[in-house]
Amino acid sequence: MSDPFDLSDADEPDFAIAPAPRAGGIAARALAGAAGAPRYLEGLNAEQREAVEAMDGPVLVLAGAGTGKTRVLTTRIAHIIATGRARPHQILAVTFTNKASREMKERIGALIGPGAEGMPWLGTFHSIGAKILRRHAELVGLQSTFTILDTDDQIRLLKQVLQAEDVDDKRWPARALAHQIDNWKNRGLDPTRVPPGEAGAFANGKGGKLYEMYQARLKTLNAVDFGDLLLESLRLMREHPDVLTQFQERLRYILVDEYQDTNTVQYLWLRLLAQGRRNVCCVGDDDQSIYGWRGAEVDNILRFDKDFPGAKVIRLERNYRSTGHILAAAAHLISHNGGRLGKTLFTDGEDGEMPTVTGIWDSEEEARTIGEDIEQLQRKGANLDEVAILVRASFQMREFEERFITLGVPYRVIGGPRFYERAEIRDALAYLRCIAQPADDLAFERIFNTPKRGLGDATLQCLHNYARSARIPLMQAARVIVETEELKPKARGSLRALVTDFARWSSLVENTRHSELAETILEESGYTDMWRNDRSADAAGRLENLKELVRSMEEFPDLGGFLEHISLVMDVDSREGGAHVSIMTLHAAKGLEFETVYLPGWEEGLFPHQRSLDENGRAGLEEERRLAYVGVTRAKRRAKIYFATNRRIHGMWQTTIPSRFLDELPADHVEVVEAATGVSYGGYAQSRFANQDSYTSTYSTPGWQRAQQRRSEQGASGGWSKGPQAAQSTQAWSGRKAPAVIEGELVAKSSAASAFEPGARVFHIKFGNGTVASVDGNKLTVEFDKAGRKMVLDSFVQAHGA
DNA sequence: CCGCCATCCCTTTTT
DNA sequence: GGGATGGCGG
Repeated sequence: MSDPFDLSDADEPDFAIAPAPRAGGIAARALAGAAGAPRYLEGLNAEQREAVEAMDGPVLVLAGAGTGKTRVLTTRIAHIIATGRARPHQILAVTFTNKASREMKERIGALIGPGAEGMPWLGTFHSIGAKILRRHAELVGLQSTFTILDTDDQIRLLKQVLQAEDVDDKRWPARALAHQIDNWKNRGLDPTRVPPGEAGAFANGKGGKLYEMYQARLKTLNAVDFGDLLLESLRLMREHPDVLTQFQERLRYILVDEYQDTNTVQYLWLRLLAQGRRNVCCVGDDDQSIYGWRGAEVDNILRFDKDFPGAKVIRLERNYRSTGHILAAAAHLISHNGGRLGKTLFTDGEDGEMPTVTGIWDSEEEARTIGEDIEQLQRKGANLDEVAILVRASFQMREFEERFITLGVPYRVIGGPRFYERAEIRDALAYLRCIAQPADDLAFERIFNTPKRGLGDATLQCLHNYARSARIPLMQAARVIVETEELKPKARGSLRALVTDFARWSSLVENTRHSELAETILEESGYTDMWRNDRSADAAGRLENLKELVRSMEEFPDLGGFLEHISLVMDVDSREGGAHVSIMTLHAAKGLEFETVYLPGWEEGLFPHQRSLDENGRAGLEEERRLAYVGVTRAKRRAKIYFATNRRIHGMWQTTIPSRFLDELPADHVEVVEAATGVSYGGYAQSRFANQDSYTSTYSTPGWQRAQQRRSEQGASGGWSKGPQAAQSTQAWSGRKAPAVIEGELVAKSSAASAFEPGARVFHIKFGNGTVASVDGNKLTVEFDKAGRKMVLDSFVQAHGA
């Protein structure tokens, strides 16, 4: 593990790698292949090999799903090292996630031996940004011990800023400002560069000022947020050409994973570094760009050869993951997107099973059907680790979890709450932060009355006032104030105790192992006792987590290294405990693969998600389609798609229509399956794909609306949608905004009171007959004869006998 | 200072 | 429907 506080000059050779020059172990071993071709090149196909061996100048590798992207990246690094073009510490390799960089590190290790340990510049954008920043912190007004704030701290800080500016944080929530600032940072805009129009958009023209104040506060706290790791390191390199040159010279080769996901700062940052030697190799797939909503610019990859003239573009299209039918289905689906760089995956493998599409009655039946299907796989001896359910939105997960619990199918939800986001972990870390970085007011505030020590708002206010006027951190202010008459005796006493505790703990730093110190602090502060005395059910688990935290500290050389790891790298990847079905979002599934993939919820409004369409129109639709593509291409052997006719959304049952993406699948590579569980409801199976070829991919601007309309026209003549009751998903999902689409015609939705009155007899497609109990606008509470009391939208019931 | 109730929102999410 | 949050009352 590299030490973030190691500020030694990196020009010194860093040698985890064997001291014997490269002629030694690595190169010799690597070059030991038969005909002089290094062994690590064996087994690469022609394109992969070209991508590995194209050494000089910019290279763009367009690597489709499952075409060996990581292999190319890692082999390329091995090749650079083996041919002596650069040493491990002269290669910059950036990824987006820790998982990706860990995997890359491991695989390089497997290729070239332990030399990969000596790759200090392999990591996420953020961790490398942090590293650059720590080395030259003073040039941007920080100390090298700066704290990295997470989203939570960021929001608390923004709340203070909003308060200071007297902004109504009801009307202008801190969260929204945090988003806005992130958005600016993603686009490489520091406060001076924000376009005036945008700066004025928040809080009646205060947006820009608030941003500026926030940045100033960060500096006094000696802290940065995630966005700053890139934006500030970019500024650093821009404003200090000597530093930039140093990095450009040192980092001889640059490799970038998932280039389609880079946002503007990342792009600018890379371009700056790459301008030196222009030995930059970006790997990505425009068809898998699914992070537009958090600032990723597909344009970066589409524009690569303009940014780097003379770039070599290599396409990897041979897929090693999926069977023929799956690839054909995915390819046809994605072909409906415009503006692609264009790749068509192929395989020499077998056609395999066709992906299936199954329509079922509602989301409960969806969970039941999939659950049974999995049990059947299990009986046939399938490995549950090779089974995944990929959903569009996390609320879909619950139904599966519940089902799996009753069935006793072991499952794991990927992307749940993280270890370090738990309150007890954050509290413990706050104590440590107070020691490591005395200017960290946010940490101080967090623990100042945790556990309860009778210090309230009044005391904090007083501390703040003093700290602000004296321009000192809260901790220091506290030290001064306890010597005065400012506070009531009781508060003064508690605060004094806290201050002296901290003084004692700080004096221990030098001579105590940091894990031991942490234990002492948690004990002596009363923090662990607080949980011991807690009667609630999860208290024991929290104590367990604290122990785990202390244990994990032992892996780090010092407190600083540990805190860096926690804020940038730490995730809980508990793989133990036998085989599990994975449940995760489509986003989380990128980069993974499974034998069998279940894709539930392919309905208009959910997938493609209405909000995506509303907010980003055609671009939004295309990103959704890429998400569908990512989903299908996760499957090695079996892809099973489902759509439900009814789904509960915000607690109310809504009728939905099948996703347009279903119509975009190729009829001769997809099998339509009738749901096992009875309920016959219409002839979609026979008329399916009837309109397959009537699809034209030319949407005019409010594209999705037109498409929506066309869909309903299609519906009338077959296609996926069925009876007239099926058409209201647009309304269901977008709430008030969009007009309701009723089979073939647009009907203005009246927000006026419902036509129904209490006591009226009504019929609902899912619940049957019932009596209206009460009316609230267009929401009805109905006492159904069979199904009991439910809340439904009035447009989903018919007057009885009508 | 704590705990209860009204209110609001509800896609995706890494670092 | 449900969870998070914030205000208010004890």
